[in-house]
Amino acid sequence: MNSNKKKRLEQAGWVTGSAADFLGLDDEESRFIEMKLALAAGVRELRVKRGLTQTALATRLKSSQSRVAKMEAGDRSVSLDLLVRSLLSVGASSAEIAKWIKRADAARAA
Amino acid sequence: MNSNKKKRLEQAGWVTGSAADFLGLDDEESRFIEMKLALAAGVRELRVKRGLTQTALATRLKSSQSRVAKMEAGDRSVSLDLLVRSLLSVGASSAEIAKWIKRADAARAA
DNA sequence: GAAATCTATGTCGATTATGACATATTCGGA
DNA sequence: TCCGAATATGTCATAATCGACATAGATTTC
Repeated sequence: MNSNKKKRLEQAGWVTGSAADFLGLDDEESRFIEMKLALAAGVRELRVKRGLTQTALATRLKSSQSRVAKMEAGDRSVSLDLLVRSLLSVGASSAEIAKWIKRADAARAA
Repeated sequence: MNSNKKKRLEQAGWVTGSAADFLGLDDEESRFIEMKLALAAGVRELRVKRGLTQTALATRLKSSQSRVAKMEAGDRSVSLDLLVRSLLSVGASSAEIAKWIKRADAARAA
């Protein structure tokens, strides 16, 4: 396939590469999940470090203890939004959040 | 207020500090929003760099052009989840995502 | 080892984000 | 300027996530 055609197809939204590109979708999904798990671990780590219970954090977030528990457990039903809000709520800096995100890749390499 | 009582109240979820602590919620919200805007800018930057149209990216995401447009416009209705999935989809590394998140703080400082 | 506190898990109605679609607007090349 | 492609904006039904609640299990404290 020539480069122009490839580019045109890609602009139309088609994946034109190898099987690895198809698997790429799964790979992206897996990276996304690892990222969420890393942030979930971060929430627990910082919450405990701050001496807060799940209930206390939940109140700060105007959420509930069960949601915090699910969050820390990496439950599928928990959004990235809530994870990041939680990290900000327990005092994480952007740099710390960034660090956990990078850590997600390390987990994948293992 | 003595330290023990303060700690007990905090574990129950009460904010015991100054007005700044109350404002802290707004501050966290503002940091969160800045973060989303920074990632939105990242999506556009990488998408254009890859020579993809909004429609092409939408197809990769199994989403729609209008949602990509809203995403890049920083629309309130767009989740962090979709932003991050988009960044992964246009080939952003975790390190790059982390960089944009840190950049959000710089925007706030300005 | 009982009581009290904390955490995990399941469920549910309400809320919010979603893709899809229609359509308006902007932009770039002939 | 005109035309087609790209992008922006509004709406909607559906799907995903939400807080709340009940309750089980784990952990700590006395």
